[in-house]
Amino acid sequence: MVFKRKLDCVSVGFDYPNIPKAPRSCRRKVINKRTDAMDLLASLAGKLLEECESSSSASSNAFEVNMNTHRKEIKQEDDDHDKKTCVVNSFSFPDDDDDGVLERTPVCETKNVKCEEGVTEEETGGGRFEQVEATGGFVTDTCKLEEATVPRTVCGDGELKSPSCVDGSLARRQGNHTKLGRDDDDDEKLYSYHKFSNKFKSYRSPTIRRIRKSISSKYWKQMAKDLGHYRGADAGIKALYRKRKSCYGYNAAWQRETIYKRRRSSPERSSVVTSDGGGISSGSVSKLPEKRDSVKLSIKSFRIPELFIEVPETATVGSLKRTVMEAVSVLLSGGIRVGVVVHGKKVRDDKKTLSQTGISCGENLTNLGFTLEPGGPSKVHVPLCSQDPLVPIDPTNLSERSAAPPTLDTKPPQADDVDNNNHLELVPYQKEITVGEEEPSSDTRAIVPLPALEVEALAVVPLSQKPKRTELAQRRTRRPFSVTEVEALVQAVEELGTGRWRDVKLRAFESADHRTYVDLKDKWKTLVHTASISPQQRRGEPVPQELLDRVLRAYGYWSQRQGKHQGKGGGGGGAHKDADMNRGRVVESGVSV
DNA sequence: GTTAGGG
DNA sequence: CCCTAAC
Repeated sequence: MVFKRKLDCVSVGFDYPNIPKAPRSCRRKVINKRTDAMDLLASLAGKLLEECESSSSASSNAFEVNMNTHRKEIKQEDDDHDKKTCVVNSFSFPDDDDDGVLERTPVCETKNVKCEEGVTEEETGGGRFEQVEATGGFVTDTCKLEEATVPRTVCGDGELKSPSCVDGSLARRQGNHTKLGRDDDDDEKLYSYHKFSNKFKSYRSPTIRRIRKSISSKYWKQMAKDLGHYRGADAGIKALYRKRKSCYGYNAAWQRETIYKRRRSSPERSSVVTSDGGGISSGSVSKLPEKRDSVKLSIKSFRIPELFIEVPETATVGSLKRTVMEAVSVLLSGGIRVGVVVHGKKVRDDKKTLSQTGISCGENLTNLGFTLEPGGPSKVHVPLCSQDPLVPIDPTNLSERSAAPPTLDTKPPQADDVDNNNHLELVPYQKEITVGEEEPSSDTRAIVPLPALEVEALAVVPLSQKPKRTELAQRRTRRPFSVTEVEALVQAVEELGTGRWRDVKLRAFESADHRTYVDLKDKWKTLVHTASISPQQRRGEPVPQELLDRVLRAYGYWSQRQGKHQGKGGGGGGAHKDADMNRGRVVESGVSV
């Protein structure tokens, strides 16, 4: 009886009592925290999926890129033709803004100070996937630093914190495409960097923004907290994604479609592979001319550590993507940490200065890398943030809806990662993530030294026995009711009432097998709502007012009847007594239309 | 399996 | 449209 009040203001020609719907309205509203967390993960997955699909629409999706371009970042088990087991050694967050729908960022190639003004990311392709850094086989998941494609935020050096950069303003970046490096005016320069440890001032850097867009803001907050640098929420992002519920929601689907269409219309789409540009040695990290011994870096993109994917060969590409997305989301959900790699070696001592470590303005920063690693302090904050529904408290439950939680691959790092079959058996499913347990989360330790154990990154094992969420439970495609259908529905409800949806279905939608009686009930619900709001607030294909009037009339009529008889359908043929719907309709229609 | 309602 | 409690 949601509309009762509203309907009071509408003359429907009938008096109807207020009939409280007792039992079912008393349902408890328990907020299932776990569900919330799942939703957020799903949201993340949905967003990431978007990006993934965007890339794929550019004819070279992330997978292909990784598969073909990089040193077997995805290896597949040859013998088993039933399943393809892939190892995703790394997975880059595409650096170019990929989601044109949300944000149209002009692509700026700072590498050559070439800024393609007005060129959208669609035209230049989405993700950029740089080559994997050969770091002696020790760190396989190195996050490459590259010349800044996205030099958005300057950290560390106050001098470069020009507002136009820090605030990430799109307009400003367009107008001043050399951005941060403006004062240096040298194409080989690297303009900025951001890193997680920078107190999240880089919250506003598009790179971060993109990630944040991928992650529900609440979750992001949590992750930021985990990293010890959370400093308040970004209400805007929050508002944006608060409602994103399911990665398979039709809204998401719609967006993906939109993106796809837009991309298809792009006249030319160059490959997203930019592995050459980043060259292994040519400087994934560059530096600006020294300014007071400061070091300026740009992290082009972060790689997600190795993931294990296993899907049936019969699975669709879409489901494969979703699986990857889920794996990624699960990975992120566990918290991540940043590692620093210099010359292929992890720097574990956080207290060392950069210059002591070899990260100095005089050094070639090509040898500097970052890693994203699993097992952030998530375990630590569980007791602290037990109120937060977003914390995946029990990884086991996580797997119900998503992929398995990150687990550690205890296999020692090998330079030869082609031989990956070992991995297949090697990934123990660990219920608990033990890494980081003894690493207390503290604000001063965003970058924590990693135990040797986790150097080889993690493996995620999507539970192949539970693909239901991805493959089977696809949401039905939305099929808006036509006016004709509405007409038929209204007609049927007028005759049968609002409590006999099965009969309505049988009578008016017998052959329309895509319309279930639940659909009809739902449609009626929305019709009543539509009829009770102002025409300006209505959306979709407009329903003739005449029909809406009939809706209200029938609604009022049947509400009244239900009230009188305290039960639906009471007294056969009751519909045609003193308050005959059809008679009433005829009379009213003459008046109202 | 249906119905009713919240999401 | 989905999900699910309550018939």
